[in-house]
Amino acid sequence: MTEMDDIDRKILAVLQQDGTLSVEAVAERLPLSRNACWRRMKALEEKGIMRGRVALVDAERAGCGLSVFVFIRTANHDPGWLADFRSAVTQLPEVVGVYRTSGDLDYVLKARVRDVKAYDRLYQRLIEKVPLSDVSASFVMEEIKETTAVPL
Amino acid sequence: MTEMDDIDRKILAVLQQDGTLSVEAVAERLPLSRNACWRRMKALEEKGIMRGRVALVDAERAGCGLSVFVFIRTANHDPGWLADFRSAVTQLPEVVGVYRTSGDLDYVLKARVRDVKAYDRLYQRLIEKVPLSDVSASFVMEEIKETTAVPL
DNA sequence: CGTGAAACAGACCGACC
DNA sequence: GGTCGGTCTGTTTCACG
Repeated sequence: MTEMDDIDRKILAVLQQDGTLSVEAVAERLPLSRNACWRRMKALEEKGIMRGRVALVDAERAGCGLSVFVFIRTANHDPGWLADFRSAVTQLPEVVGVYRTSGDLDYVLKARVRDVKAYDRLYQRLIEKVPLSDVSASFVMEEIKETTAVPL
Repeated sequence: MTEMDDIDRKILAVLQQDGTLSVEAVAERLPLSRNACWRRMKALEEKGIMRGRVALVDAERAGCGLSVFVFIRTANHDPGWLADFRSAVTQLPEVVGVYRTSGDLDYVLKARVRDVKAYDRLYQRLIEKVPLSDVSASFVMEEIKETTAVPL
């Protein structure tokens, strides 16, 4: 039932931190032989435990330095409303995260935009595609921590 | 003063999607010569616009399939409170995002844990290190969208 | 799991137009 | 920006203990 042992976890921990490391460099940090390490990495990729490798871009310098959390409450649901909502947020590249949540809120969104004006445009585009009644936004003043690394 | 042109943006867009592509493969998609593409990629890395490359791990299969948003209001601040808070959340690997925000809330946290029990343990560890009065949590029932790709 | 070896692809970098 | 061509590093597979 166990999909992964501690060695695999260690490999992932290393690659979550730096995905440019060569197989050899990863192997040295465990320690493990180059070949054994390669076989494990291959397996982790094939099983999909390792979903991929991506480049991280500095949002500030890419011109979208303002992060916004959008909180949505929605009492009434048309049958098609959810489908429209999903389609809308999925298509908007500024929306980087969408979560259906428990508790008071129904949905939490995270978006990245250039500035407050750009957020307003995004908001207009969103409510154009799908009706939203109870929406509130919190602008991120400071990003204290942000990591793609899953705890292992 | 411009840090980036459209070609750079296109390169980043490609590598945000798939960081395993060879220089040649990236170059073909623009189009651009292999060497020119390599020079740009190198520059983007050196300037820090490309912050790095990382492996993405399937959180579910890594045993932390529950995401939680934690909302914190804090009226009174000791002088050292903020420092303690930063230190605490930075050190906890389950906390994957921490944001100081405008509006009603003061801080938004995102954490990844195995289950609700694990969240409670995380919460206990957090308030042990730093006093928190007004805290509420929203568990993520469904991750509708989640991307590391910044809009370009 | 480990070693070694061999074949290949790709990164890297200078020189040049 | 593009082309050429070289070196070197790393990947990917073998076979074998």
